[in-house]
Amino acid sequence: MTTPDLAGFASLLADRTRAGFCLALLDGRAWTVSELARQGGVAASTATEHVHRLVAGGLLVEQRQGRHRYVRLRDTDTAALIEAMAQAAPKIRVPVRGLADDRRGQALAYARTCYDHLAGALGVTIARAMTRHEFVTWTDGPALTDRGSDWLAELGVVLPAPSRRPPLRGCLDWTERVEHLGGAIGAALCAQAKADGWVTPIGTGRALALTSRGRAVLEPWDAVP
Amino acid sequence: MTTPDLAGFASLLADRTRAGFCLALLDGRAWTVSELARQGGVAASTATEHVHRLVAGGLLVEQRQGRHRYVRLRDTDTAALIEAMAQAAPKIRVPVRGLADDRRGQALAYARTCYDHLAGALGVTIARAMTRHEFVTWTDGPALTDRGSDWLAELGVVLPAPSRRPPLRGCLDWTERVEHLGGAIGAALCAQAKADGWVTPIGTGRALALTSRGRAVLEPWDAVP
DNA sequence: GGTACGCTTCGGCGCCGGCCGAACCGTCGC
DNA sequence: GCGACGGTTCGGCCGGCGCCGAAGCGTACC
Repeated sequence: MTTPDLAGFASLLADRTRAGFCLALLDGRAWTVSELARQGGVAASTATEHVHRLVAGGLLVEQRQGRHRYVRLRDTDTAALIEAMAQAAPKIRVPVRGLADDRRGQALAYARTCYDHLAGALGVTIARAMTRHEFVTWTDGPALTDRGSDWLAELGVVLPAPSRRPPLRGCLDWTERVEHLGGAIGAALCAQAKADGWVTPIGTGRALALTSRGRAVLEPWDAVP
Repeated sequence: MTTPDLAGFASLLADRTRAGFCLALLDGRAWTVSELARQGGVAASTATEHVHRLVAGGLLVEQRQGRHRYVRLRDTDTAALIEAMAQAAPKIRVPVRGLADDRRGQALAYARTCYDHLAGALGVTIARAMTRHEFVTWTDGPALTDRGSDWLAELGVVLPAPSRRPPLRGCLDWTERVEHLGGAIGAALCAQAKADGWVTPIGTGRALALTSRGRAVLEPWDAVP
């Protein structure tokens, strides 16, 4: 009889350190082994072993470059699955090991990315503003209205071509506990936010700070936290 | 800093036996501890401990009835998450421990349920037939056509009232490796299949056998395997 | 009441896996 | 060539956890 190796798959994420790696990698960037080691507060040798297991398990893909080895999440489906699991998991307080600086950066950030779209306080506020202005309707999941489409165009967001990926996806935010907007359009909005300097990265994590330019763009729509 | 206890959650499913319990429970039924113990090939005491962990972790809910203790998956969201994880997990062959009878029953079954809708060979064949007859379209996910709605009514399927649950959901079958139909409508179809005697349960698992009545109903639509 | 049975608790065993430091390898820069 | 550094391999330690059987508890049935 054939059965999915659910236990083996779950084992990949059943370790505090490996889970931490995957949550960090939800920012969609490629991290080096030593960055992950520092972030997780473990020795480089330990991080190496964990990364090996995650790659072997198909959760991560690697990309070697000189003496560096970058790893990232396999694809958006993988990221979505990890997010869904993180949502399902109850929240607990964990003692912080490792870099205080990065942590402080994250804690003070106005926003963060969630794989490839905006999340955190900013992501949630934008989602709420778009709902209030009827740029998005929520019958049967989030959908962009014509007014919403115009608004995005006005902001310079390039709408994605139709693809297998759902254009707009509600994504329960595990720090804010409310929904923000993912999907292809969410990613396009985030891309524009970065490209046009509405936000700027803080540290090496997925933390972002809202810039004055971002504030100027979004404030007319009450879309700043 | 607050972080989701992803590792703790994943640990629940990171054990072969517990994962097996959850996959068995995907049939949506409530199982007793001893049924699960037999299914998983472990002692009752071991099964008790596993069930405790799964209940404490919020994956299962229990329902005591006399000297029996029934457990079932918490809700459809939980079931969907487990299914998604099972899809993501690579398939492997596992040696069979435990009851040969149940296994044989499952192996020969024409169909099985997948949480609360039809899956296996029958589920897949019905989904294909509905597609062929244009009862379902697949642009941007599965959607019921007017003709599909008429067809279901003709079969006596009571369409569900709109709810938070998506009416129709494509669900990749982990034994057949193709899609079958879940969601509220998929569940309604399955309910009618059971109520009207198209299928009959085999053993204590989620295995089903197609009845002659079921064959008579579905054959005109080429919807039998 | 007595017996059967489903379930639970407990003690003990064995193994798996996460951790580290030390040594080593390959790349980069001087 | 040589040192610095990112990454890897290896051996060893230790704790956690999954397993069992035995004993105990409560319900159901006669």
